[in-house]
Amino acid sequence: MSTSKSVSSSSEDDNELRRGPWTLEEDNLLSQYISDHGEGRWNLLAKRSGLKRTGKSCRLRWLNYLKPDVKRGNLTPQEQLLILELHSKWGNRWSKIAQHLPGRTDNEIKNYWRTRIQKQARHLKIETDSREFQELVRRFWMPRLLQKVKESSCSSAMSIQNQEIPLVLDDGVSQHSTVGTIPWQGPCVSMNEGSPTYMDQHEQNSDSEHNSGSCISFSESANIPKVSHHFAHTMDQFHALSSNDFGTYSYEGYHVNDNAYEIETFKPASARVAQDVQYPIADSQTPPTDWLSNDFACSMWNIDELWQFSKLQK
DNA sequence: AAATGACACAACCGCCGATGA
DNA sequence: ATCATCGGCGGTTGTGTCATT
Repeated sequence: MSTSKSVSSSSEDDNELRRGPWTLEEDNLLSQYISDHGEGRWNLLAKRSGLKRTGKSCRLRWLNYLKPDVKRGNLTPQEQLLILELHSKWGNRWSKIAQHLPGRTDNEIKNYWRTRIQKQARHLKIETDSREFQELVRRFWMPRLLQKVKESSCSSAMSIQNQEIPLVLDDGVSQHSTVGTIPWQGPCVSMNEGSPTYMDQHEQNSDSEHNSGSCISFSESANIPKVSHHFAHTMDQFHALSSNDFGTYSYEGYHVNDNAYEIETFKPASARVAQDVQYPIADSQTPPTDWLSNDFACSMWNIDELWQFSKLQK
């Protein structure tokens, strides 16, 4: 990005297109033009608005930043969960995934995936499209996000743990899960902005045709989460993990700031938990005993824990 | 306090499909 | 049928910020 040149305001550059970061004046100009003339016809907009930008650049700036319904700030656990779930289903179809996260742009989701998720894969030296990684996401990350969801739910409402909720599997089979309330909506969680996206009937049909993986969607009539078998299994597994019968899980803080919903470093409270939930750690590969009590240094996952797991998957 | 590195994110690039002349 | 233009998408890069040494 040749910003030094692009930001030049010398007269000889007046006819050149600007590049690089947008200024407040440019933002105002673009916003004003769109409020007067509407979106679209970006090249025409670029010419008539007085902006020395390409139509593409104007479009991108508007859609990713200036548009009023663009949501700023950290992704909520619900949104992260949805991204993981939808990415496992659609891959790098960022715009399609973004359609299911109101206010989030494809660019933002793409950045999230690359900076947060691919980073973990790199540390583990596995590919994000590999089966091992899918398993890691399913068995480690998603349950933890569910825990975060539950925590945020329970902090905003009185404890409603272990409430039985109806689920509809994606093949139409009903099932009850006691994973605790999944606060996709309702008074438990203020999810006006992070609410799940309802799929229209056509899309649900389309999904069912192509969906070999999993999906979280919602029955419009009953407001019941519709999940895949594997996602239901994840939640059941999570319930097993969090059940008092097996002890509790503690979370060692990983705080960026109050609004950050980073996945916290995860630590089972007792070794028995790990056995009971059948963590895939064979005797010969049992990690050091302090793996349960260590202050894990990694940010999102306990890399050692995941590394063990990924080795077993290979 | 300065240098360095890592990180997050905004912005750009190239490609492709749709559309209209 | 062909070509030009446009919009959209996914991949990549540049830059500012923050943390660490």
